Formats: sequence, structure tokens, C-alpha cells
Amino acid sequence: MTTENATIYDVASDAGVSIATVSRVLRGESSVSPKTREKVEAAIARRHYRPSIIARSLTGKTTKSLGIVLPKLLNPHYAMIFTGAQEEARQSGYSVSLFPWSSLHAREYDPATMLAERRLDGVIVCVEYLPPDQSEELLTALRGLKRFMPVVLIGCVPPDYDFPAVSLNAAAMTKAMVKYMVSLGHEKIAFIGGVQEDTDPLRRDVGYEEGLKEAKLPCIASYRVYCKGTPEEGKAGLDSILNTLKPEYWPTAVIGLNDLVAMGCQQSAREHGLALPRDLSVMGCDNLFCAPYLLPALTSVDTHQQRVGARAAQMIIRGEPARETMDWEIIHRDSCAAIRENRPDAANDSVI
Amino acid sequence: MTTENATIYDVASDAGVSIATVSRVLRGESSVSPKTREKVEAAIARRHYRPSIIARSLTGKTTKSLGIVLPKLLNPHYAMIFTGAQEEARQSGYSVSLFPWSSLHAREYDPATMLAERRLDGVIVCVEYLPPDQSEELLTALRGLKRFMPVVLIGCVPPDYDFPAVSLNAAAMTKAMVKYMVSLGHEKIAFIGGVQEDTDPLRRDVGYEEGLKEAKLPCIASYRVYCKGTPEEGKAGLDSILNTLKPEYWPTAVIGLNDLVAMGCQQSAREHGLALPRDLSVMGCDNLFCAPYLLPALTSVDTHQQRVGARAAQMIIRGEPARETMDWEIIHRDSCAAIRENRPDAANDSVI
DNA sequence: GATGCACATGTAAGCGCTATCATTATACTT
DNA sequence: AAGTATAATGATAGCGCTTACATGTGCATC
Repeated sequence: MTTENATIYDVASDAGVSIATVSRVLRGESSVSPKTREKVEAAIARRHYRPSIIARSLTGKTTKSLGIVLPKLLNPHYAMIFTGAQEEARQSGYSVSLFPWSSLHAREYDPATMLAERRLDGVIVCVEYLPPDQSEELLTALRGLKRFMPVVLIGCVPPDYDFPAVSLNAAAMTKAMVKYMVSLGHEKIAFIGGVQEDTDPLRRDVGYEEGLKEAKLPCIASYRVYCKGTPEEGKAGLDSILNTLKPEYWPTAVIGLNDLVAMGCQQSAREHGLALPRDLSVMGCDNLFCAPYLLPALTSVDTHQQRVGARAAQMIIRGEPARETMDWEIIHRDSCAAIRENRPDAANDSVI
Repeated sequence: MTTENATIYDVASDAGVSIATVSRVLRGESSVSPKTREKVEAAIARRHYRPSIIARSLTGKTTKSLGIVLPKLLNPHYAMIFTGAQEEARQSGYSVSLFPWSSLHAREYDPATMLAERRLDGVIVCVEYLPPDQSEELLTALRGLKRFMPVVLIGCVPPDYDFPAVSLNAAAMTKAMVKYMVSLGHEKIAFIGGVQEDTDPLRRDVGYEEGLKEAKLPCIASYRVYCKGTPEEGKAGLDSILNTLKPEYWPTAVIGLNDLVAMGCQQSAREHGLALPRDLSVMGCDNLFCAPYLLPALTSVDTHQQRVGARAAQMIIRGEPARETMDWEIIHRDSCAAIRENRPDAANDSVI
């Protein structure tokens, strides 16, 4: 598996010129005579020479590579962000490498150290809601990173974080989701959220409460649970609501933290004998590729994650940090239905 | 956004020692007196010094970074591979960057050039079935890459490709899928495959044919279509079969290239008024996270993609190239049912 | 007290490029 | 023909590290 590559010296001696001249044709300088250029190009081709970005980076100020810190790639939500960043980066010859958040506290090879050592041209960090203590810890890590390279935040970025960012106003979004449910006639709207103890004014929780308030609906504690955003936990979340409450108090609508949670909710609802969407309207967020193929097809919110990733990469590459908020839009499918006061008997009828 | 980092010289002068000594404590050499070590470590901490991997790579022979070439990340199948490789790599302090296949033929910044310039310690390339001419082109690209770094192939790797690999015997797998359907009593088994013109003996097509043959079932051309592996195309694939054939000839089982295609098939079936799984058994491959949440929950094949990615990374990092085949297992869920000769009337009854 | 030998540390030569400056070949003045 | 501007090329000093190799201690040995 060993490989020995040609260097600029090999090419130079091959072409009978100095390395400076080779460097010139490499970078397409015009001050090289056509004859010389030809000789050099021939030598390059003959030796299959490719300049080493490593050596270039040492001299220059750019490594032509970006980093991205994501909780995990298995949730397609994050894969979309990565893809957006990667595609944008490639346009400018940048590569992007992944550093999962989960290993932040790894004893060896924690992402912060790996990132810093790599002297990337910048790093995109996906921020999630965190309980206050962890949030402080994150901030410290971010400020440390900032010493080594530009940092751009994405995701649910608290407004008091002093970093360039492309963020999502999750409060406004969740409020819109509540209002949509209200417009369908729902009054018992459950919410499966993420982290509870956060103080960020833009978090989903706040939007949920505001939406309810504007509709003059009570905010009932037993309609709200928290989880980590997986389908299993989403299912467990709704399970706990349905198992705790008497059927007459069951919510008629549930808003999930994300599509994964919503998938879990659909499952839970079915197992409790509810017909979807007649007995329960379910709404998710992220608009994953599978949303249209669920039954009923899941109404979700497109948060334009590819654009988020691309924009963040752009800020780094162009050296134009900024603070922006990405817009979003509700994607209507079949999982939400208008409420009917006098319900016919539930379960076990067609779902197609 | 500018950042100016401390170098080994700063630390050395700060600690009042030579850079060689700093380098020694950096690499944990034992020949440094405790007193000196302490001084140096203090200086490192004070200046927030992190050695540059760039400079290290120039001297040493390793860049501590891997590349991975994947068609696209949006299919969770590939995200699983990436995750496996990334997690394994991190254990040894390697980072991994992504180079999408789709941009192989990009005029500028094609992955092959980007990879070569980056002097990675190795690259994992995910190989898909390709028509013969494209396959030849791929092989040329791979051999070019090999000059610069170790290359490990994953995915459906033709046996005549002379590269270390972790491959999938898709023929054996598909054959097993057919036999499973046969064991359920199915005789009219459709197949939505990938590329048609490939000659690889391990491809799915071959397994489909062999499975049918062993069951003494005819291989009917109109039961087999090809697509690119998206849900939309999967749906279009089954649509075309159902639209072409009279209902009495409709297949009672369909095997999809992957779960995405299978999702599309479920959709198509529903739109044609079929009740699932009673009227049509559907099977996918890849065991995506959403498979359990589809309705009916999708029976699939787990091809252990995380392990594949991890193993490939391992080969590169340990410098132990090999040629291996990953095993797989059918994951039974609810989308496949035993056939019943005398069907009751179809559509519109419960699916829960 | 001269000799030898660990052990601890410093010196300096790369690694493969870029970029600055110096040098030479060529062309253009008057 | 001599002088000068101009274009083409070469020599070389870094960039931030690693790694022989050289140097300098202190201490046991005889």
C-alpha cells in the first residue's frame, strides 16, 4: 500500500527548469513562456504530479478544508446539513470533514483538539438546546476553538451567543405549528419537546406556550413531555401521555420535536387504537425524505437545512461572517386533519 | 475572523528551551527532565498551543486523515457507512472527509484531484454497479488514485477489481430474498433492480434469476424493471408493472433494490388499491431507521453498513489491506405475508 | 584527577511548497 | 552601438514541525 509521489523537484529536473518555474505554471502565472510551460506540463503529466496541499498550506494561509461538528449523521436532518455544506465547499475546492459532537467529551481525540490541530479554514458547529450548565461548557469549547479558526454556528443558536450563525427561530416555528393545529380546530395539543431546562427565548417550548396563549388555550403540563429526539423516545413520549390520561382527555393533536419523534408518535397512536389522522393529528419537523411515505404522510416543517449548511460554509469561505436566521415552511401532507366534534367510533377503519 | 496561532518557537522561547525539547515533550519522549517538561507544559498551556498537523504531515509520513467517496449522504444507507468509518477512524485520531461520487466528473475540483492533492492516508471508495463503460472509467480513476494513497473499496465490488475491499455478495443476498418470498408461497415475484447492463456475477440480478430458477419459477421480463434507487423511481417502477399487466397477472411479491425503492413500492401498491401486505409482499434492503415505522413495517436486509465502513477504515489505518465479504441478515417485519390462494376482496380494509 | 558514559538538551537539515528578490536573456530606445 | 526597460527564469528564505547528530553536563570508575 506504500506510495511515493513525485515532488516539485522531480518535475523541475525533469523539465529542466527550476522549481520556481514549476510553481508558476502550477498557479497559472502568465509570466511563463509558452515553450517552458509546455515542457513543464509534459513533465507533470509524465510523473502524475499533483501538488501537495499539505506543503501549500504550510506556506500559504489556507488549508482548503472545513470542519463540521454534528451530533450524528444517522439522522438525515444532519446529513442534509452536511450535504449542503459539502456541496458549497466543493465549488471552491474545499473539502469538509466531520467531527461528531458525541465525542466532544472523549478523553482522547476530542473534536476540539482534533479540529485545532488540523488548522482548518473554519468550522461549522451545529448547536442544539442544552441545559444551562452544558451550554456554558459548550461556549467555553467554542471560544477555545475560535482561537484557531473561524467558527460559524448553525441550528438553534441562542441569541446571546456571540458567534456568526445561521440559526432557526424555533419558537416562531413552533408557534406557527400550534396555530396551524388551532386553525384545524384542535384544542388539546400535545408537545413532545427536547430539553426542558433551557433558557433560550427562541426555543420550541416558548413558541408552544405562546401559541397556546394566543389561542386562549390552557397550557397543560401533562400534554408536554421531553425526549432526546429519536423515534423510540417519541413513541415513549406519547405513550406516557396516553397511558396517564383517560381517553376523554387524550390530545387530538401532537407536535413533535422532529420527524423522528413524530414517527414514534404515529406508532404509539396506532398501538393505542387511534385512527390517523382522524383521532390524532401529528406534525413533525425537518421534512425528512421518508415523511411522504409514512402513513398518513407526515405534515412537517421544511427548515431548509441544506441551505443552512451551504450558507455557513459560504460565510467561512468568503470570510464574511454574519448572523442570519433561516426561514422555514410548513409542508402540508395527510397527517393533520380538522377536528370533528361528534366523532364516529374510532379505531380499525381505513387509513388509506 | 483572523487567527494567529502560537508555534513551537513561541513555546520554546517562552519556556526557555529549544524547539527540539518542545517537540520531545509533545511526543511524550521520556528523555526530558521532569523540571523541563513542566516548564514546557506550562508554556503550552499559557499560549494555548496545539501542534500543527499540517507541519507534522510534511515531515512525517501520515496526515491522520482519511477520505471517503460516497454517491450521496442523503440516503441514510451511506450515512451509516460514513458513521462507521468515522467512528473507527476517530479511535486512532484520524479525521475523515467526504467526497461525493456525483462530482466525479466535475470539470473543476473533481474528487480524484482533490483527494490526490490532499495526501490522505487512504481513501474508502463506495462502488456501485455500473454499466461496463462507466465501470472501466471508474477503474481508471481508482488506479490513478492508488498512486497517491491506499484505496479500499466497499459496496458491491466486482470480484475482478484488484483492490482491497469489504464487499457485499448482492447475488447471494437477493437469492435469499427470493427464496424467502418463495417460502411464503409466492410465485409471482417482481424485482426492481439497479443497473441492467452490468456483467458482475455478484450483482442482484443474478441472484434474482438463480433464486427463481432453483424454485423452478419462470423469470418473466415484465416482472423486472430497473431504476436508480430513489423512492420516486421505486414507485414509478412498480407503477409501470401494475399499469402494464392485467390485475390477474400482478405480482404478489416485490423485491426492491433498497428500502427507498421499497417505500416507493408500498406507495404505488396503495395507490393501485392493494392492501398491504395481504395483496403484495414488499421487501427492501439496507434496513434504514425508518423501516420499522412504515406501514406495514418493512421487512428488510441488514447489510451491516456501519461495520463495513469501520472495517474499511481499519484496513487503512492498520495498513492491513484485505479482501473480505460482509455478511447480512434478513430483518423480519410485517411487510411480507404468506400467500393465500382464495383471496377475499381486496382494498380498503384495516391495515393496522 | 583523567576517562568514560549516561542523560539531557541544543543545532541544523530537511519535508514540498510559495514568494521575494536577484539575475539573465530579449526587445526597444535614441 | 550603447543603454535601458521588459520579460523570463533562477536562487533562496521561510512555513512549523521531526529527527539525526552534536554538545554539554554530572557522576561513578580506576
